[in-house]
Amino acid sequence: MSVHSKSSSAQSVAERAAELRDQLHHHAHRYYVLDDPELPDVEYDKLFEELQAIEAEHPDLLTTDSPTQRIIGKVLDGFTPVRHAVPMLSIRTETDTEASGAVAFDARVRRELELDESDPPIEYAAELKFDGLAINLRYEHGVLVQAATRGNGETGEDVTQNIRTIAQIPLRLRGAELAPPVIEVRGEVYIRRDDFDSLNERQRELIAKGAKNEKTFVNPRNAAAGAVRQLDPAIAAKRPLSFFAYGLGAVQDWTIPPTHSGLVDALQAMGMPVSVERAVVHGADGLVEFHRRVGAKRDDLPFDIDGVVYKVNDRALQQRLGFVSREPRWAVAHKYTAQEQMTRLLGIDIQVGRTGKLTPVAKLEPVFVGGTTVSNATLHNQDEIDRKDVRIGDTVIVRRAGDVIPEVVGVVADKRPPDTQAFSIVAKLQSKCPVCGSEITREEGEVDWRCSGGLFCAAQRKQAMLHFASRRAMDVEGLGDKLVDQLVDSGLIRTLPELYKLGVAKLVALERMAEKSAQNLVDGLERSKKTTLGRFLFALGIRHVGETTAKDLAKHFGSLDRILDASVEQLLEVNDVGPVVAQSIHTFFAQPHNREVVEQLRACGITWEEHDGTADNAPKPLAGKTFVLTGTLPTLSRDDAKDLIEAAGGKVSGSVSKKTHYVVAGAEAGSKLDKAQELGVVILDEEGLKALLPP
DNA sequence: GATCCTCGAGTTCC
DNA sequence: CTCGAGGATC
Repeated sequence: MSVHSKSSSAQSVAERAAELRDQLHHHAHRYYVLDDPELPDVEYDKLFEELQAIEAEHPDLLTTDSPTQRIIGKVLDGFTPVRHAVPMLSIRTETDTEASGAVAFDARVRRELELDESDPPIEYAAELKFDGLAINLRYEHGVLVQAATRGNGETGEDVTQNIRTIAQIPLRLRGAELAPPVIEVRGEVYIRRDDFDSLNERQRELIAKGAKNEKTFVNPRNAAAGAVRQLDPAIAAKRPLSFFAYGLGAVQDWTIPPTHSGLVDALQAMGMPVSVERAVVHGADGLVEFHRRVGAKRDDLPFDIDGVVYKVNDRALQQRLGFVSREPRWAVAHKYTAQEQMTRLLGIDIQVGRTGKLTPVAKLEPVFVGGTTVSNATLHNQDEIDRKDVRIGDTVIVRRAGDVIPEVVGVVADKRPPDTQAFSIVAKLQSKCPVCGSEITREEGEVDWRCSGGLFCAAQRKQAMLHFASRRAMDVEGLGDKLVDQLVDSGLIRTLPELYKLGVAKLVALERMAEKSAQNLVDGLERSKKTTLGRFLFALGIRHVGETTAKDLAKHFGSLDRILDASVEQLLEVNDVGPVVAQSIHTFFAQPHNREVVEQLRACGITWEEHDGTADNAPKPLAGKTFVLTGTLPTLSRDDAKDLIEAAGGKVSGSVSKKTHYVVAGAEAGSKLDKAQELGVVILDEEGLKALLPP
């Protein structure tokens, strides 16, 4: 089926409605029955809402088979249909990025209950809206006898065998001897993000080994849905499913607690897993606060959520509010901004990095996703492009969750325009660097193509210069990427030493460069001349020599001249320097033009203190200790903390392992803190760190 | 030879 | 932050 563009003005409303119905039926089938959606959920929701809107405005266009009138879900062959004793209704969902949507809901509820301002705020149970699959669990005398999917709300599928494989779901309720004859527990089957990642990892391994019928999953929900509706329970059992209970179906001879929160507590007491992220709040303010709080920690939750759900807590009030058509008036779901969106791939640019690496970058039609507008996303390398079969003109799905860098997740296959071609970096570039025209090369066994132009290539010169001036290298204030572009493009600068020969007079000739900023740069360059050997070595940008290795080299050799003339064997004596790194350093300094650059820089007045190997006598209380920093400290910046620790003889590393002695944690510390707790590493705050440092 | 650990390098948006 | 790869360690 083809999916046409939104609506042409010539198209009648009736035609559009019919078209939407067809599309929604088609996508619902792909989604619910085949577990192989072509559209991201947001897109489906958009179509659904558009149809709803048309039908609300033109009731005569409402047909009985409209997807809005029936929650789609077809019983697959192999599963027995189950008629729900109490229908599984859906909650009205509002796509409302503002927390203030809660205010409108609260106002609606108060109006229905005919309350005025003098009445106290309404009590709500606030919960998460899980991104999984709704399930009804039927317990008779405390024993799980049947599990069914929601299906169309009236009739679902019997998936008892698969659900029984989920360890979190009790086969027998706690206190089963006191359990009522019938109690149906409703909740959501989902997959945790970490479980999802390892599942996909396993799938990839199977595919790599040649398994034909295996595939990786687009997102945790599809994987969960697929597992629950897997015909072979043995396969379902291998999928890492989890469960949260949040509601009730049919009951017999059981006194239902008077509040929703009380009900969830009761379910927990019976041994059902329930979410800890739930709260009883009061009035619109309480809802807004909950929405905000959950929104802030959304990315840190171990599972995906769509949004939050608000329910009037008091069951008596729920009954007074009743239902509109098939949705309860006493509950509403509010979705957060989507973390996945569809957009078009307008083109693929090739960037040249400092080492000459050619990186394909997707140019996207700007799209709002995960809180920001995204127009670029890296495609990493040719392998990645091939694996995803990304082509120019394709409609692609872009994901951005929290602070994570945007990525192209995949292509919407049936939206591919005709006559597209597989994208090839080599073909596009005709084997030439897009910046300098040099031949491009790829080493045996490597995935990256590189420009062979070296510093002849303007892109590499620019990147080399930026690296040289960067904060952890020479720390030249006032030299950013815009200025580097100008300096290189204008031909004013060809080599690094020429930077230090710039005068205010030459600089003011450039656009947007007046005397003041020119003087700033000259001052910045002047200040940068006093540096350390480690920084200077790092600034040169030798392959495989990063900040740490540069420092180790400086410490080991003590003077630049000893490094310049060091043999590969001598270099190998340095900590963490093996054959690859040693060769890289040796080759770098063997090249006459590199030696010349070094000499010229020294001639410009760049200085550092050299030592002959004798230790300085500053106190080193932290010698031999390894630290890891995480989160934001109250007063120290990351760099300051690092410098202080190193000055005291300690080491700062990026990841926590059992060799880590201390983890210094600040606000919003992430996974490293968890890891530290797991490994029992000592955790310090800023105060604790300062206490270890010499005065 | 395998496994763990660390370092280097690349990346987006505001 | 994350990936890949170089280096160290057993």
